[in-house]
Amino acid sequence: MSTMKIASWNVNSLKVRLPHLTQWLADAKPDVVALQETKLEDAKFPLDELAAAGYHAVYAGQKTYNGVAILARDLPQDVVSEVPGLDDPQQRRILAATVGGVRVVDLYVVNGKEVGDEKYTYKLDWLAKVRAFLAEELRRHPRLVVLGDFNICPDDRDVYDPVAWGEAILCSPAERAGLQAITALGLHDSFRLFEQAAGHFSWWDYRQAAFRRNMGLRIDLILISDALKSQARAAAIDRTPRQWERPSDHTPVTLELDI
DNA sequence: ATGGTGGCAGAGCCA
Repeated sequence: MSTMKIASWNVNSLKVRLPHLTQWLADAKPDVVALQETKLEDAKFPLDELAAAGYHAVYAGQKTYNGVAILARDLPQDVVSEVPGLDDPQQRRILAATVGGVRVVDLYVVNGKEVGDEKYTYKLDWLAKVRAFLAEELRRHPRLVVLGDFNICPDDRDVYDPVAWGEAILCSPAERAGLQAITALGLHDSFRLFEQAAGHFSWWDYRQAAFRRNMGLRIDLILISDALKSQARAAAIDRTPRQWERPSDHTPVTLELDI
């Protein structure tokens, strides 16, 4: 038996964060990494640097905004970045691939700006359409991992000050219902299989020294299907890269699976 | 209620 270490990281510009990424790959040695907010056109993807680090890569990027990628020791197969019904090719937010017998779906969920904004309505609609896509992925690939920047706090334990935050964006009941409709397909928040306490976050605002004060949110998730649940061995949030100079506002989250 | 910080791109948008 061997272990597959799977990670998700919103890097907030792969161009700027490439040194952090390669350092973290060398330190953490993940087998699969899902990236979000690469903010790179595909022609500018740093394939050579990542190959030198020992990783294959598939990606769906665009200039300035969004962009997702999957890095893997093994060759990713059956790559999908166009989702039926999600007719918005301008926003590169989804990438699916099969790695080592596990189906991996990388999501960069719409932020939504604020409750009631047209971007918020778009977010809820996007979540419903992604749910339909995931239902089909799960039917075809029972060994499924859905991970990424969900831009939703699953519950109040995932918010540094749930009273102050209230039902604002990332915590509104409709967003949480959208996430629950996805997990109700038979997907489990792997972090909560191992840790029940509040105060474990994956994102901290750049402003107001939020990281130093641990004023964060847990919005980066690794969901696993029923078929993989018994193989989960550990889940963690690696705060180390958030402490480096000129960091992403997100830090990597990880899951170890017995394979 | 606003603005604070960062990335991209070169002013304002997005987060």
